[in-house]
Amino acid sequence: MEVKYLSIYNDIMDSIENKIIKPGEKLPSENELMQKYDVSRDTVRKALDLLEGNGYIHKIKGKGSFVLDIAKLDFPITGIITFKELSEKMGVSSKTIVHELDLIKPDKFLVKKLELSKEDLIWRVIRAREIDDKRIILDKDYFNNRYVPSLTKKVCESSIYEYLERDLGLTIGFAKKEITVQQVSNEDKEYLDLEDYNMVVVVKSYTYLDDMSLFQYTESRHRPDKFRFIDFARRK
Amino acid sequence: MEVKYLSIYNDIMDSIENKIIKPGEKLPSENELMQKYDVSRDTVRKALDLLEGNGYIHKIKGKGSFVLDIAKLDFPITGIITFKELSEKMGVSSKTIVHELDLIKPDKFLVKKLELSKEDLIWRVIRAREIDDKRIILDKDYFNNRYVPSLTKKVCESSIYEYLERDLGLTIGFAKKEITVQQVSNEDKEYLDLEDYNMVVVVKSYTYLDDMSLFQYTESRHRPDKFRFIDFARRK
DNA sequence: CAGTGGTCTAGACCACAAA
DNA sequence: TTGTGGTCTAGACCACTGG
Repeated sequence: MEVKYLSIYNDIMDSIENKIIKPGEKLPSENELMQKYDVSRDTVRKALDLLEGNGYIHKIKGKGSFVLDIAKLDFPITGIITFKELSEKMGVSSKTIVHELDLIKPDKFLVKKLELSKEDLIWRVIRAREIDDKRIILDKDYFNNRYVPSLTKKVCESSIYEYLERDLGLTIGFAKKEITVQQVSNEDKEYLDLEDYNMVVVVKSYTYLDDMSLFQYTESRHRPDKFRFIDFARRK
Repeated sequence: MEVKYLSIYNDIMDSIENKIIKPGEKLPSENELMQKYDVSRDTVRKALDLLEGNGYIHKIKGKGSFVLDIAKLDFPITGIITFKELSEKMGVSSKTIVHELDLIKPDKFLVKKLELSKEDLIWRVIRAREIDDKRIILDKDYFNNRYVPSLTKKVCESSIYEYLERDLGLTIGFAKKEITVQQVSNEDKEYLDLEDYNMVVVVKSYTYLDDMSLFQYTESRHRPDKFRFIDFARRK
């Protein structure tokens, strides 16, 4: 809370999520917000720009800033969010089953994906995600050993990202994700409750640290009926 | 180019896309850019923030701004982009076949989707999109008649958005999109070259004008092997 | 230490919307 | 005409990086 515009952002975001300001209603003007928070207009505007970028409000010149109702009510893969954060947010029972956890010599495929040099080793983690007693998601994670020296079954069962950020002090910078649909593999059949589905939704992620080093490649394979992706877009 | 930070944004973006500044290289510092463009630091920063948000660069405190190579090289559905813009950008031969174009009284489903009142009529447009001689995408568009008074087959065959923005003077504000996977419908079978695929990727879009009025609902149904979605995300 | 990006301020002028 | 958000300026102090 030391950064002013972030605390203003959070304050207004809470008001919106708790329906203190309702969808369609107008926020106080930038002038009024300056007085309310006792900051300069630029600081208010930074907070409002963040809210607008994340789909909470829409600003109209000459009119004001208005609350939208199409924000974070849905399944969010937009942004970088972990399975644990997600299941907690959605409030559903969930379980993680670790099938593989080992430090391996990468094959050509991984050398290319993770831009590795010859000496690098990588952690391979294969986990099935269970929601409402159905195995719905198969996560195949690959971490560069250079940035992740050790990894335990316990960590993999809760949240790897929490471990990386809190214990290892790594800072995630950005990620590129790609969504496609593929035929099911034998691995999918073995680890997932696929019923009669013969295709899976595959989300490939390349995750970079704050210093721009690529440290993770992930393939997240979803049963198609349980996959949903929400995007909020603005016209450039 | 009347807005300074936008022209700086475009100038640097061009340098990146034309590889005048290569991936991994450092941009001039904000101080140097101030001098180069003869603007204040805040104006430089606005341009750089835009570049960062769109995945062109990454800024590191104390170090500088660095060019990424993971930007707009791929199939972009992120952002609001039309089929025409897309096929032109990808440089592939494409064709649009208009199957239906009529002004109808909405059913309950549409009344709800488009938040209509009793008197509203809507334009229904059903189009198949052909890429490399295969009918790959089925677009079902619904426009509120209040904002789109007339619509012709000719317009539907080229670009509806171009018509809306240039001829009708409408300004698109933002859109919410949802991606799911569904079983194929009879309509899909009739209008698409599905081969043996029994599922389609469905992209539902709700598009709003700049004054926040909802004017369009679209279902875009894609053959799964031809669907690809790229997302660039930053850790909040 | 000097250079970098991150935050914040106070003030200015503009374009747009509503009364 | 008044109030709104959009752009731009000039200056300040901070935290972080690297030599």
